[in-house]
Amino acid sequence: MLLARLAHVSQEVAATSARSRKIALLAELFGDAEADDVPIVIPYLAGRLPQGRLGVGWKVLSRPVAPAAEPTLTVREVDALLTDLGKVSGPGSQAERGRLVGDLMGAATKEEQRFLFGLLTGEVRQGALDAVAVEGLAQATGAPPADVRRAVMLAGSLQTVAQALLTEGTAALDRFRLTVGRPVLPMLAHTASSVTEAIDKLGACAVEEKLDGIRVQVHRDGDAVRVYTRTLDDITDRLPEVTGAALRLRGRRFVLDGEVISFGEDGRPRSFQETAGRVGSRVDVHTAAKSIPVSPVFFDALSVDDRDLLDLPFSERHAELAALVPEPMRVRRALVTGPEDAGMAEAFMAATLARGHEGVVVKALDAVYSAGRRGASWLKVKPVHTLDLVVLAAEWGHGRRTGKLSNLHLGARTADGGFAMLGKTFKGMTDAMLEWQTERLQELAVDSSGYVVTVRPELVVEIAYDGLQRSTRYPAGVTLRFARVLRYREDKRPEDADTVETLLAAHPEVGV
DNA sequence: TTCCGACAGTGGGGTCGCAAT
DNA sequence: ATTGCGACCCCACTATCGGAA
Repeated sequence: MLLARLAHVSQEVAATSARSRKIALLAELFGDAEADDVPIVIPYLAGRLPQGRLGVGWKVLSRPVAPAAEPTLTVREVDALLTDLGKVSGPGSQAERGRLVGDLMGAATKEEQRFLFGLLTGEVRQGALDAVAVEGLAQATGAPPADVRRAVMLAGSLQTVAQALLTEGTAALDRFRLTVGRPVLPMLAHTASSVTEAIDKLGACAVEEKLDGIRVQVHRDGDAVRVYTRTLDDITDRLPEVTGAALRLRGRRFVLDGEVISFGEDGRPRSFQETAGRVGSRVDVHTAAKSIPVSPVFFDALSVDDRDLLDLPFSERHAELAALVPEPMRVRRALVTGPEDAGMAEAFMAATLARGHEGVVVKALDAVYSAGRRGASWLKVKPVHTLDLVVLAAEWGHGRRTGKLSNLHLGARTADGGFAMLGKTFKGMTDAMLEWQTERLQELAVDSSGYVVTVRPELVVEIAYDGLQRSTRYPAGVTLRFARVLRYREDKRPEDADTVETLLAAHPEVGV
């Protein structure tokens, strides 16, 4: 298949807003793919590279290359070239990769170049990624969409399922079962604003500690243990403590879901930055493990002794977990039967926060494990802080925000009467707010020559955030975690905004 | 007819590791 | 040694489509 065909369909998919039409377009293309094209075409149209990331980013791809007049590239040629590209390493590799990318872009038409750019930067913005590709695949093969979706979640990969379906037909779906050693996409949670609200929605539920670490799925098959992240990357080699802990459990075959986190000598959890840094260390794992040891803490069991537990209610899965994993290696929890327990549950959350944890996750006891989905039966609750900050500048948006000032630079007052930037945010704005702030900020602009529009520091905005973290980038030495806009405060003047001093005082835990 | 679940899009900060300077 | 860049951890929120109620 020609890359041009694929690039054109991607363009068409992007141009329509109707999901049903996107699905039909993808289905038609999948149906036309030859057997050898399938493992390439499917991931490409779901916006992903079979090779994973290639060490080629926006910088390299932005170098202009004259496009070819006629389309000649086939998807298989492109795939082969990208495979070679991924193998280039060592000194001079950056230049070599740049050269290969240049060759590829030079052989591509303008439309193909656009598509390749999106693919290689991981920003195929066509309004159709995994979920829509799954529906398209189902339509192309006549398989029930729910069955295809489930197979993809259990295989952890759309491409594997697509290959089997398109070459062997619907019967191949039965092969995709939960298997020890093959990771499945983890279940995710929605947000609720309070524990009471979450309980009202879920009824009988468990309120569990939410630890601020790295999500892990631990597979043990006899003496072999593998540890996977939320995106199914294998990080076994970086976490010898987790392997050791899994081997000390009594069961010999299981799949567990949990969090890896580092506790300090005082027993309190270390900051996310410290845990993530440790888990990210690959070079000298044993030295890293000495200074920042991590512990696995589990909250769910997906498989025990080859029994697939995914479709059991959470209460039964947890009973299996409790039989296998001793209490100190499980998250703390409180059981709730109904709204009458709200007070107790709120107290549990308060105690969890007092122990230094992030918040809680409220889970319906009757819910199955919805692999790969953000099910409504898990609700996370975290405390939210707010500040009044001053807009120092704004950046022009991309995509559907093109032509709108989007990303705000946020400042707090300093002792000398100026402002210290604490970070940026683009979250929480409605289209109407984007419209309004684009107008208003341009009135306040003092420099609008680049992509950052600097403004007079006069506009006050109320910001929600999850906490403070250390920063080497910003002048106060701290930045806001997950900052988002709540509303503009035109009733406030910049001198009413919060100060760096009060912010630091409110977060003694960061120690700045 | 209205409501709501699922998805995609729009980017945020930090850390690590590698290559280039 | 330092800097730049890419990969991958953590993530919130809004708009939209289309099926459920």
